[in-house]
Amino acid sequence: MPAISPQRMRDRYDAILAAATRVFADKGYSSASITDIAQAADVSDGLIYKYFENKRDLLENVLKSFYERIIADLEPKVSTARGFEDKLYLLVSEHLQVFVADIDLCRLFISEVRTASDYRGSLIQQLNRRYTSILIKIVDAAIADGEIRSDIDPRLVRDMLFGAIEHSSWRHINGGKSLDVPRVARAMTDVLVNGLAIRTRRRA
Amino acid sequence: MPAISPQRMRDRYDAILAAATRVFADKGYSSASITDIAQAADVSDGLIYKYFENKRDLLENVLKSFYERIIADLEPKVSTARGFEDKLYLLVSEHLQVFVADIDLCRLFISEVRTASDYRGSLIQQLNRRYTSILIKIVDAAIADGEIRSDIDPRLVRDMLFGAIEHSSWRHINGGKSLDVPRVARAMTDVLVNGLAIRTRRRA
Amino acid sequence: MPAISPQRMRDRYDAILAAATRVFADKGYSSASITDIAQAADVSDGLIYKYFENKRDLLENVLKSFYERIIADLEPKVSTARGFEDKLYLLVSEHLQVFVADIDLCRLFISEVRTASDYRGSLIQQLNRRYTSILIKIVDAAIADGEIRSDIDPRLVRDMLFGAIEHSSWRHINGGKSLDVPRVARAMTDVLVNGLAIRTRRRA
Amino acid sequence: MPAISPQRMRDRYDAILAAATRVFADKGYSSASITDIAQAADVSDGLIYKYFENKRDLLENVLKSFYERIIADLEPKVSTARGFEDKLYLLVSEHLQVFVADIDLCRLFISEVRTASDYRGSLIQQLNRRYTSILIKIVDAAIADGEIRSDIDPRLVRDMLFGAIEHSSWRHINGGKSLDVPRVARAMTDVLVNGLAIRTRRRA
DNA sequence: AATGAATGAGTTTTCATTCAT
DNA sequence: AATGAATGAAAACTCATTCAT
Repeated sequence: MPAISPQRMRDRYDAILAAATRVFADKGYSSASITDIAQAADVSDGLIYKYFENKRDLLENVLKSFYERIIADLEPKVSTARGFEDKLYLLVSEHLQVFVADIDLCRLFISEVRTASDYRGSLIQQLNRRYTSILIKIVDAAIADGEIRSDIDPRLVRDMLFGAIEHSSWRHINGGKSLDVPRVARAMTDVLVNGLAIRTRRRA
Repeated sequence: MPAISPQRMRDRYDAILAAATRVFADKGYSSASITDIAQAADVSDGLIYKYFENKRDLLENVLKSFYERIIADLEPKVSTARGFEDKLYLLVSEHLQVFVADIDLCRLFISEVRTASDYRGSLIQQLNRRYTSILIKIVDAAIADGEIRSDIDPRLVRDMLFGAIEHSSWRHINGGKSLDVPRVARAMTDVLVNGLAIRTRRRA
Repeated sequence: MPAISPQRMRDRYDAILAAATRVFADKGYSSASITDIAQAADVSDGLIYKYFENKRDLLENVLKSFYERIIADLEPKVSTARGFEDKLYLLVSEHLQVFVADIDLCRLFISEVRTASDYRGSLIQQLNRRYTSILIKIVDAAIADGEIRSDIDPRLVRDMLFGAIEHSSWRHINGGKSLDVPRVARAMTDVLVNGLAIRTRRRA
Repeated sequence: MPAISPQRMRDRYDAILAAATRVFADKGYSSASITDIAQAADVSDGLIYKYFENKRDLLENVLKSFYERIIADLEPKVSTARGFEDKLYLLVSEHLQVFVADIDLCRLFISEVRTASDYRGSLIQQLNRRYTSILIKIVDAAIADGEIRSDIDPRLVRDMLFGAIEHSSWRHINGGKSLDVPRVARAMTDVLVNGLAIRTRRRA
């Protein structure tokens, strides 16, 4: 016989998480105070500690829900595409889109989590792995299908792609210009698939 | 008639900067306290403010000196290589080396500066530009020499490369395994130059 | 469902204000530390910032409550007196009394507030105006009633009176002798009303 | 055989004192730093401690020299005037002039010295006494000459006058309007000499 | 269950004063 | 004699977390 209904608890949790997402994205982890979040969630400071262990735990759950959301978005889309290049293009453009739409959450992830000493083995790392494994699978399949060279380490492709997306996003954010997602996604995919070199009758 | 020799002052400055470099790299910017740094430099808290305006200024000088060091290392080396691929390989392997050797400083830069709201137009951004412009020049020259496709935006190459390096480094750091610099550099260069696709008699 | 009753909050506020009044009066604004005040109020340092914005705000509230107290005391008393000289005498003796009783608070006001650059237009200046306007009204009424010369600027009277009271108080405080309030009030009133000059066949 | 000539020492002392006068008047005692003063005097921080015991001592000497200057100005002028009212007018207008010209030094005196706990018996108090005794003598002489009532305590006159001048000055400073010295001096003198009351058939 | 008052450790920064050079 | 580097003790203020109500 809980004094509060499970639904009400769920709502509270969600409200706090949503508020924390907004506040962290807005101010960054260390500048955001529990009071800020409590006010944004229209809840008392103390209640936050009933739902989350501490400030750090709250951050991790914010990022967890973010990951779950983007994974849920990405997986079905990628499975609709056919062929390596199409899948790749789709993944790149979707990921760029996420960066563009949620730059502050991405910034949060980069500055506060990936760099943290306790990242390794954490829930967040697992989610990150799950997210990036979508690409790994695409590459593995392409190798199996003979679409791409077999001497490639899929993890290298992953690093190049996500790194490229991340850097391109920063550049646009810091440069203040909006990013033309389809064009950049096309160019990135193209360089990755075909390389930079001009090759006439190569391996003829 | 200075009460202290200019050399002594220089030493103090250097000692504080070195201590700050260590402490910041170790704990991150916000977790490092001035007292930590002062103790590491074997100096009083107050003295730090004689040499640096404030904590932020200290951080910026730490990164500035880091950049100056890696730029001074990289520029002459790159100029010795001949041809696009060689230059690229050299840059990649050098940059990977820096990441491997100074991962904590790189982490510091990524988490505390590139994500900061006042990054744009800052001294650090300028140094970052100067550093990355080394690659831009290599790409521009390769296009001019007809070595690579002319429909490429050099900035995209830059983003892909530095992003790739950064992510590869993270992976190895977080995975706890040491990174085989020459091998990874070779693979990255290769993918970038030749692409992933198997192309027989392409554009024959 | 407040975690603390409004009465308790009021008590805390009052306790802090009372402690601050004591400590500021005792040591002066800049020599008093927040820790001193917190200890005097038997409260943690941090709590003070829940009730007051900062140290300056605390000072202003100390002086505000002081003013409110003396205004509340003075206004009804003055309204009971009849005629210019009686009202004047009453105001002088009451004001002297305040100075004698609360010399340290008066000192605080003089040294820390009236001399501050942000005094003009401040709440404290408004309270000071309200306080001194009691005298202005007395003088205006006396002019209207033909009791005193009409070529007098009431503000001059105010300055002379409050200045005189202030200086007399200092003298006694610094001289270490207690001040005979009725005697001094009588003498001051007399000089102000009748002047210093010997006037023969006055009102003959 | 001093390593520095007495004249040079005197110059240094004067330079530091002049610099301190400017800086204290400008920023107030606690906001002024020794470094500020040293720089204004074009001297090292350490040297100040060769000429003055500490910051407080420096302040006291600043005020001492100020007093000596205004006493030296006032005494001869007052001795030229004849008759109580003329002497009084002259003293009032001179003192008002000092306040107007050196308001920041007056403010410094009021906020930092007169209110200090160690004021009593200090050198500054002695100088203040000497300064105000000029007025006491005028009043004593006027009583002796039968010009004014003999039932007057000269110290009360002094308090009224200096208090009045001080308050009038504040009002103008804080009100932002310049003070018409001769007019205000005339009005003050007049009220003090003749009182506020309307006296019919006076000296008929 | 929910509150928000209360804590107190921890932070950066300032500056009068000293003293080795 | 003169310097100014060095000290280190404050001081104001913040905030995650707890717990009495």
